[in-house]
Amino acid sequence: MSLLPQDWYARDVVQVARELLGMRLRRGAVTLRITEVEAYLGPHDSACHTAKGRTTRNRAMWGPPGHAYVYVCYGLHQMLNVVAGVVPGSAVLIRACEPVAGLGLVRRRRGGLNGPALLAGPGRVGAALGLDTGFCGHALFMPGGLELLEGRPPARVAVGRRVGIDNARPRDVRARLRFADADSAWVSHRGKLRP
DNA sequence: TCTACGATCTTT
DNA sequence: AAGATCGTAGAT
Repeated sequence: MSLLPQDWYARDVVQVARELLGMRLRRGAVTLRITEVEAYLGPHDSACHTAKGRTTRNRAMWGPPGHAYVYVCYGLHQMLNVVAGVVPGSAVLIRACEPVAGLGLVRRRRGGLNGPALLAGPGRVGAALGLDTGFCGHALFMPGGLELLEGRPPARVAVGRRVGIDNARPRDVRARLRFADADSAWVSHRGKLRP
């Protein structure tokens, strides 16, 4: 119910990133509310995977908006991005969520842990949803599989630099392109965020 | 083939 | 502060 339509994603990627806060991700019994995101602006953004051109890995990122881009980081973490924006090759990284439904299954996937350690951090989001690169190119606006649904936006949004991109150009490192629900505990690196 | 590295997480 | 852990990408 209340799937976001594909054209919702085909707007300024920073705007889409901010509005993804509060929206819901559902796969099977697990539903999560998005609490933290980062915008990646496309080929001109040196922190963005498409800055180095087209590769087999980033193929989905060049495709139409509203699809998932999933890649493996450090050999083990499945990172979920939402392809979005008007510039080809831009996307939004989902960095953290809070649980809405299926918390028991998420805890089982994560070895019985509890609290923000379950869902604060992009690798943890991928693990909670049981994602892998097979979801690359998956349509998030269609029923079935992984779905992106409407939700309640946060009352206050905190802003900061993107995490883990220190080898990008200084101006891209400094850009304030990380957004989070300022009132949620389910957020990574909270200390580096400002209202 | 071979090598180096990575939008991270866990443990020390 | 450092180790885990392996798919990708670029070089050969």
